[in-house]
Amino acid sequence: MKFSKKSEYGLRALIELTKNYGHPITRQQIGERQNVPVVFLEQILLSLKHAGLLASTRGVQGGYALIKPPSKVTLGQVIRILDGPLAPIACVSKTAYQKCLDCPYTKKAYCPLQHVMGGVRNAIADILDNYSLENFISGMNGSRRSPMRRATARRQSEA
Amino acid sequence: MKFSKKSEYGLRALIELTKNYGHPITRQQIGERQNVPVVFLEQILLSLKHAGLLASTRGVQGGYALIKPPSKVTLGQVIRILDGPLAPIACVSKTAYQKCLDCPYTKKAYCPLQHVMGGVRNAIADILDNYSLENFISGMNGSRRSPMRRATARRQSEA
DNA sequence: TACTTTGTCGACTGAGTTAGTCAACATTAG
DNA sequence: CTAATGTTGACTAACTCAGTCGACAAAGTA
Repeated sequence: MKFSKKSEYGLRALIELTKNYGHPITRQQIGERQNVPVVFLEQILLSLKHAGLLASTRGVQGGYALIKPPSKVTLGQVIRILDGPLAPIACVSKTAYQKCLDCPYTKKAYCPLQHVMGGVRNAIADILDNYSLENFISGMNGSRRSPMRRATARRQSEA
Repeated sequence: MKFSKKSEYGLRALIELTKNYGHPITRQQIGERQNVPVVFLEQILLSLKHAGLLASTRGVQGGYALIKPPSKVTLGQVIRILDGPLAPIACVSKTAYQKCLDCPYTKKAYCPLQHVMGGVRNAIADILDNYSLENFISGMNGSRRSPMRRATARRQSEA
């Protein structure tokens, strides 16, 4: 149940990009400040660009910039782009549902595994889909804080 | 963020072992009833045996049996045995903590990533460490009593 | 004893993923 | 033009996942 380095590096890069919201910064700058291998970072930034989160400009004063408002980008979105669905098993994913073909409980009866894992998925998505980049860089004063508390702002987590 | 097949098969096997609590059943029986490859299942059952959850008897009337009371075994324990720590990144694991060596925030300042992922870890562990095999096979009756310790969070009410 | 049933253990494998690297090319500023 | 930067695709070494195989050990039955 680990997130990949890709997600980790991507989120760390977005810390820098959010801090510099409005101005492009280069891969090198991001890599140095967040201690991430620059050429691997490139792949990640490209994925985020293709997903519509970043824009890039070439040439001497070029670089990458966040183009969506930090309050409108959630960690859940970012992680799904870089790592795929949040759900611990495919048959409880909302964004990438797949019927589990070897499950003995399919459609005939209630599946205990699906029940528990659905709960896990929702718990993860409740946090990550309600946690914006704004919350992320501003530290602990974000609205999405405690895992103990229920999500009050129902951002209708999908995934 | 997926659980491996090993965990999935292991949990499915434990459904059968819990149903037959007190009597040994063979790999073949488990494999057939839960639709799991028998020889792969062997590895899994061995791991669970070495972890102290199962006992095995050889010979003609042999098989595997659950030796801990179903109310005393949590899904969190099982998944940690088969898949490792629940935490999405190593630096927020409580059972397998590891300092993240490339993190620019180490010990000098507050790390946003660690903060969020700590919350995710807790959300997952709150569910899985308070969900026993007893709860697991008894399905959706939302009793959710904590077998090992007091449930501080009321996650997993339904869903 | 011999035989059958069952578990035990370690080595092995093919497919896929992760975490990168590299080289060639495109675009822009000065 | 040239230097700085981004773009793309191919490549790879190491690792993990999911599963197989073969030899062996123990227990019951004939």
